[in-house]
Amino acid sequence: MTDIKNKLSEKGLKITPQRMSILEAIYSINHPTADDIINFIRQKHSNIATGTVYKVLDTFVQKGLIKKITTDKDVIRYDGLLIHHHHLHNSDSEMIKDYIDEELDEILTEYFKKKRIENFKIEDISLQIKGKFLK
Amino acid sequence: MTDIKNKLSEKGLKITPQRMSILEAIYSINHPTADDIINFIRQKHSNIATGTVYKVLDTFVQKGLIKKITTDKDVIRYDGLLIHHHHLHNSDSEMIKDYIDEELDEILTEYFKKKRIENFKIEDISLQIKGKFLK
DNA sequence: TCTTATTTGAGAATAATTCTTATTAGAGAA
DNA sequence: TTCTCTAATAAGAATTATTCTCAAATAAGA
Repeated sequence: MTDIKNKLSEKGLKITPQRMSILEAIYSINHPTADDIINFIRQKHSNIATGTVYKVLDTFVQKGLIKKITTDKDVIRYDGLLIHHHHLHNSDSEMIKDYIDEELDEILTEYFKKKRIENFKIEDISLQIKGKFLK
Repeated sequence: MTDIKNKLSEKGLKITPQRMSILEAIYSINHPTADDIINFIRQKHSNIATGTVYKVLDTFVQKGLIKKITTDKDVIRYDGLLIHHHHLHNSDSEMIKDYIDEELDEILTEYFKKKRIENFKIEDISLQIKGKFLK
């Protein structure tokens, strides 16, 4: 809780109950959509206006507190994991999992240090790895 | 033109004026949205119903004639380039460019041949390379 | 506590996409 | 070529996701 407050104030954002619930929801749900977040909050306690959720999410993205993820299957999802990572996309469901692989990041960095893309300055590389989860 | 007809019949799709215009539009416009396609077609000659465009695009994706691309900035775009490739996303505009790099694909394939991701069977890897186009 | 700029709520507005149903038109069969 | 049947399209209503507007509420520093 204090942790969440800290994250907000670190970014110079006013601490409000709405912002706290939204950030809490993002940390509790795996790659939620805006709608997932709204439901999560309404289930627990308070009501919240949809407009507020979208607005707050935008603010968070702007401030770098969270990231947007897009998939082939529409709807924007949000991700609170801040360290550099990639995503595993299930090819036949909406499921997404984070994939952290520093060795791979290293290889990519090396590769693009040697091989430049002409007229393009790379800022960030993220992999969408499509496949199937086995159980 | 015959080329377009061939692509359709190869996939077992009936040849209709609407399907031909839509496929032509995809080949003519760089990563168009559904709306781009509608405007392109309406500018030239015929009218077309929006529902038809969405339906035909779905069919094409299903048959593997085109692919969907998603970006942080909403709206689904379509891509008629069929060989394996990645995308360069301009970090401050909607611009997307295809990026073909077989050497890179090779490296990734090798890497994931050695290092398996547990409980996951990879089907396809695509990179979203975010950055800035220099001129 | 007071003040002020920011944030939020409520719901209307917009945009993108999907759905429904009647009509039309490919494409193979005759 | 003409016929037949199934698949495709048009038109616009419906749905869904997201944004906008503006008045009211509230966080946070003075």
